[in-house]
Order: sequence, then C-alpha cells, then structure tokens
Amino acid sequence: MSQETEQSSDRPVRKQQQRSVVTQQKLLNAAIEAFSENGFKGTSTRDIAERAGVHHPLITYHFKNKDQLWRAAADKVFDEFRQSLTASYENSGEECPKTRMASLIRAYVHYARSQPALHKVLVQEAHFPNPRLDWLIQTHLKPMFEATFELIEELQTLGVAPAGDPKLLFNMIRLCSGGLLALGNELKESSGIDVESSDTLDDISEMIVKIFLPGEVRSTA
Amino acid sequence: MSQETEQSSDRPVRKQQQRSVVTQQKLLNAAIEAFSENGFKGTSTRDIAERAGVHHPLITYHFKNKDQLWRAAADKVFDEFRQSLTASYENSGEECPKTRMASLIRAYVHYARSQPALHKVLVQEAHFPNPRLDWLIQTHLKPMFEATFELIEELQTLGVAPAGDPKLLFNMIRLCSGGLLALGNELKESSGIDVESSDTLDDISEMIVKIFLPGEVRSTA
DNA sequence: GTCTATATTATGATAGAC
DNA sequence: GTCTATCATAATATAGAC
Repeated sequence: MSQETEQSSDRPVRKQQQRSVVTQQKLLNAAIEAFSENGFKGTSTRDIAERAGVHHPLITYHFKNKDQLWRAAADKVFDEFRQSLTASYENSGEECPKTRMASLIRAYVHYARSQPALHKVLVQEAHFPNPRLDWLIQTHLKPMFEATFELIEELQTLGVAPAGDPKLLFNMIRLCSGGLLALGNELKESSGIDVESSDTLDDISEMIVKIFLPGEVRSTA
Repeated sequence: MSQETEQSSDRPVRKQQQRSVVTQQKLLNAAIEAFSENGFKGTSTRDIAERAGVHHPLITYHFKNKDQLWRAAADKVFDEFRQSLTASYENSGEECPKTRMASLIRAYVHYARSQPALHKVLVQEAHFPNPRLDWLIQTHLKPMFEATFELIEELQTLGVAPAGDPKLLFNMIRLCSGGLLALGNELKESSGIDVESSDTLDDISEMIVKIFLPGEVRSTA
C-alpha cells in the first residue's frame, strides 16, 4: 500500500508545491467569479481556465472535475466569510447582544460587497433540491445559522428585536445584507444606489440595525 | 412594401393562430422555468423545447433566437406581476397609504411564490452590466419602482415608515418579499421555513409590515 | 405550421508527449 | 507539473421536406 518514493532533497518539491498552490488559487478565484456570474451549468471549465490564465486540462489535474472545483470554490468563499465574521466578533469583544449583532451585520455587508458570490450562488442553486445545494447547506449554512438563530432569540427576549419567528427574522436580515449586495449593478441602474461606495455600505448597515433591532438594551450593571 | 395576400376565409387562419399562441405560451412557460433554474447561459433552447413538449426548431420560428425568447419570457413574468399588483390595488380601494402598501406587499409575496423567477432572474443578470439587464431595468423595473418610491416617501413623512433613504428602504422590502421567496428550497433545508405554505406567506407579509411600517396612521376625518 | 437533417461551434474529460 | 491533441457529446442555428 505504501509506495512512497523517498526524496533526497525537499527544495524542488517545495517549489513545485508552491507553484501548484498558486495555480489552484488562481483557478479558485476564477471559478468563484465565473460560477457567480453564470451559475454551475452556465459556466464552462474552459472559461474558468481562461480567466485564471491557465490551460484548461489543469482543472482536471487539480480538482478532478467541474463539480469538485465548484465545491472547492464554495469552501473558499465560506471559509473566508467565516474568518471575516470571527474577526469582527473578536473586535467587538464581549459586549451586549445588540452591539454584537450590529457588528455581525456590518461584517456581513462588507464581505458581501467584496464577494457577492456568497449570496448569488445560493439563489442560483436554491430553486430545486440538488446535491450541490444539500452539501452547501449541511457543510456551511446550517452550522453558521444555528449560532445566529440563538443570538436573534436572545435579542427578542431582550425586546430589542421584534417578536415573530426568529428564523424568518434572521433570513430577512440576511436578505437585506447579502441579498441586497448581490443585486449590485441592478441597484445602481434601477435605484441609483451605488453599492461600491463605503458610505452606502454604512447606510445599509445602519438602516438594518434601526429597522430590525429598534429596541434599546438597558445596561445591566 | 405592402405585400399582404388576401384571405378568402379567416376560419382556418384563426385555428392556426390559436395553435400558434398555445405553442408560444408553452414555450414561454418552459423558458421561464428553465431560465430561472439555470440562468441565460446555462439554459439550452433544446431544454426549453423539451420542457414545453415541442420540437426545438420551433423556437427559432416563433421567437427568432434565444435572446428574443428570454425577453419575451421576461415580458410575460412582469406583465402578469403588474396585473396581480393592479388587482390588489383596486381591491384595497382608496384607503390609507399604509393599507395600500401592506396589500402591495401581500400581493408581491404571493406572486413571488408562484413565480420565483421574478427575483431569481434579476440576481442572475445583476452582477455585471449587460444588455439584457439594461433592457429589463428600462422597460420593467424603473416604471414600476418610481411609483413605489413615492408611496414610501409618503409613508415616511406620515411617520409610518422609518427615516432614511427611501430607495434603500424600498429595496429592502423588495428583498424580504421576492428575494426571500426566491431562496425557496434553501430556506426549507437551512431554516425549516416552508415557503409553499400559505400560513408562511401570511407570516412573511405580516412581519414585513410590522418591521418596515411600524408607525400608525392617524385617521384623518 | 411542423418536422427531419445537418452545419458549425463549444463543452467536459482524457491520453500522452515533454 | 505543464502542455498539445483529441474524443464524444451537446449546443445554437438553419435549410429544406412535408
């Protein structure tokens, strides 16, 4: 079973591994862009390879097939998103739930601008049950959502968030953040909203907090 | 220029025209379904023809090409949507702005369930400027939005809707209605929300009104 | 108005030289 | 690890029989 050949020197191997990683990252970035623009079916592996400036058979070499490349691209998006959320969590410290939720929303809005694929891909896959959607929900969405459901419920019992199904409330917040940013160019043309501007992002975050978390937390000493 | 041949009897023509209309409608419905599932690039005209139970060269015959078929499908979706909105407007009569907005939201939510393509197609086309998106915005979105912007502004001056950019507010309401319904299956799996149920639709409409129109209108006698 | 047949191009995946 | 060449399939679109 173990047929590994010994390496007399690891320097050339390291070099090759590094080049391999660079190629993989280029392909992943190109894949995220292409898939979010044209969906899974609408994206050709050739298109991805061209965007990455790489020959298309390399996709097979690095990712086996289109489906595995899609999953790797989704992993990258959600891993980066998780990191960005964790960072904002740690920055906000152990503050009150409203402040924590507000900084979560701000982090979400900002990440969604730099990576609208986060929401677009979901809309594209959401219509009918399909293995990619199931995988995405189980590996990335559910673990992420569970924690936030609890935070919303806490905010509801504190009287900060309005009553009603917390899961519905959470998804509305999600739509107003990521879903809004995913409309990108449409908003500019149809409503004159420039989602590229940082001021707009602040406006969006503030408005979400004002609308979805209208109550105040009484400071418990 | 006028090279029309005279028709001795219009009955056979009528029959053919009717059959033609049926074929066109079948193709349009299939096109809406397919395009909303797989986007423009991801949808093949063969797939559309198969869903419609029609031979694929008929698409060229009736709609010239894939692009024209897409536009015709979008026309159908937005025409039906407009009709459904108009109906709800007339039903709600000349009531107060809040009631009018609430019935608009209810109509939007219900139409979006039966036709999630309404929002999905926009997300799919929205990322980068493209002729289909421009056409959609100019012919359908802008005329529709202008009227609603005014209604929102009226609600803001009445103190019913929260302050802030009315266009941003409008688009958030739009996302919480149509954008939420467009997630369909994802919501069921990730959050246990069944958007097929009429009760859920009522919950959604009510929550949107409660959140986005928290103020009350003082009845002016 | 409907269908078969086909020209042309694009796509996913692989084999094998380097 | 990279590239060229290629296979099998599927795509858009059209020509022309019925």
